[in-house]
Amino acid sequence: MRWSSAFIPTLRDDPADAEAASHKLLVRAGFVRQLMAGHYSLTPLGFRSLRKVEGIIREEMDRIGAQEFRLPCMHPREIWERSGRWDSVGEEMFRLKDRKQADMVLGMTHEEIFAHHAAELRSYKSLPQIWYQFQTKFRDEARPKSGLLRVREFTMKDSYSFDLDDAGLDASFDRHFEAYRRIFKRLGLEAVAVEASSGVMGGNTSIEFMVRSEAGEDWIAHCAKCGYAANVEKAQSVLPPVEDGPGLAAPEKFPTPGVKTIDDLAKMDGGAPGERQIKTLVFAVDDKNVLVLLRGDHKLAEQKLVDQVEAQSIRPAEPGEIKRLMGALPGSLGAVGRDDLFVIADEALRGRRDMVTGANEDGFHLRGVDVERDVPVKAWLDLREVADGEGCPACQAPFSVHKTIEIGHIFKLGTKYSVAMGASVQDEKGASVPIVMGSYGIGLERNLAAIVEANHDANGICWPVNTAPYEVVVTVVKPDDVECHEAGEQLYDKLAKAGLDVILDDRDERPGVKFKDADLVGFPYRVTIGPKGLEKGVVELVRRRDGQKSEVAVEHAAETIVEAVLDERS
RNA sequence: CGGGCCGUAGCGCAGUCUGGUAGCGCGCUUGACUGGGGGUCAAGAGGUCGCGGGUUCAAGUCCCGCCGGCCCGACCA
Repeated sequence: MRWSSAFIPTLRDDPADAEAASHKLLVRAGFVRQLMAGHYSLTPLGFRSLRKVEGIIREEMDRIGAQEFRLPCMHPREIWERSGRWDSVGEEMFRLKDRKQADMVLGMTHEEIFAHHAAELRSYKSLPQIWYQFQTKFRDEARPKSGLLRVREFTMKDSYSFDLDDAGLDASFDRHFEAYRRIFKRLGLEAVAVEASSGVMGGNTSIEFMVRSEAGEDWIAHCAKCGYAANVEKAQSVLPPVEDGPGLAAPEKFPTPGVKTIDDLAKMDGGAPGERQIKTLVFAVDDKNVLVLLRGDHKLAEQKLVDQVEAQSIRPAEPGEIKRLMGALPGSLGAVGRDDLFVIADEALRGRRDMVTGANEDGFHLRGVDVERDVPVKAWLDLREVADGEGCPACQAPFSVHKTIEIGHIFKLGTKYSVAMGASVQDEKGASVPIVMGSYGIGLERNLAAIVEANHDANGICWPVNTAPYEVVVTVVKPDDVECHEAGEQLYDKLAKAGLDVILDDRDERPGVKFKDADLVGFPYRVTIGPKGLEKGVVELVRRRDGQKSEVAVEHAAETIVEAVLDERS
């Protein structure tokens, strides 16, 4: 490709409505354009990179014996009714009617459709099967955001495994796990696998693959030393023990005028630091009031409460309710002596003495509280949200808590969809058994954005060779100089013939413009051909990711570059 | 769905409070000079001021309604 005839709409400024680095850069470097919120067009550059991502995924799926399909993205209502998801999914599914007023949906995933086709499997002898496709998915997200990271229309590689029994599913699941590891490695993403909740997919086990990014939306705790990783909704940690003094014979009330927060009380004369306070939260659990106690400096992981308390609904109580129930407003709440209420306490409070908590009278607190003696705790639970730097529960080393992007998710589904769609086979004894399924997804555009999040600097994108739209740009500094022009053309031909993806920057632009554009778009290698170098018989080779420069003799340039690129392909 | 911000040339923005000829930078076109990190000079092209209605002699600006986009939160297979 010659840049002079390519459509590469680079922009000098960041788009005003972009926040995430990948969003700004993919727009600025001319890879994507927005059509409406949550819907993006890929330009030729963007599509080239996406196809490379797709190619890597396809190779790895084929490697585990998966077979590629292509299914419709528009489905009849009936098939979604059979699985129960016509009703259970709700507003996230796009629905429409055809001219006969028949209900249809735009597929957000394809369990139903693949299971429908799997109904043609008849014998255990044809199992296992792994089927997959690349297909557009539609999800009516409440809030599309961050460019390609959260959209309403995107390409997904979704695969489905079909096995005779749970042991077979485990094997198919493990093969996917390994395939995903290889895929993310080849994409240049440092993926961390964490156990996740399965949400509306159903099934029991699911693992999310997460990659660290400031633009992410999910928080995970990750131990670099031993590899422990967990969503903060589940993560645990070890804390240094706190030494308590003997305390008082009984709690003692003292005035705390104006104290509304843990922090206020910590700063007050005669107050107490956060780790010596008891934080008291009031929740309405199925319209019964429950007190939730944590150490003052700890944060509640609300999902942990939801997971451990059996209830239809859980919500924080309103200030009015709290005042009526407790006699005080948040800031002066406490559980001492409240035998009338269901009190849940976090494990970190167990055995603590000489604590400070609210007196249920605005402007007063109690000191000398012994949790086990004075507080009627009905249940001890792990409710604390872990924080950065706390001890890994597996190896005690400090772990980090950071934001991540979910780049892949694998599920053990069981027989929910096969039963609904009538997908069963006869086993060795001739008995009909439902096929055991798994489902496995990777969002391609999100992965593309994740690669940019992980590979950029102040000047632009730094594509790894595997996913770069072109692996090399040949920058001709002075295209109307005959010698430069010819040297450029010749090198370009040689590189193309050697099978590299190469673009020739033959535009009549100033060198600075070309260098800036090359950096912005992020080609892994740039070869600069100019009169200065040619005088000495050399061209300059620059590696984008670290700026490493070298001069190469013109006659050896092609082989040097080919070697460098092939070396980095994987 | 709740809260906030925004919509003016391809991109980034000023002008709106206080109504009176629609502007700036970049980009684009033509020419000249220039030529190794977004160059200089000159001449140009480019606008239903998001849409609809209203007030007014006059609306980008004031009023009403709608549409669209971004951010925070809720939600998220």
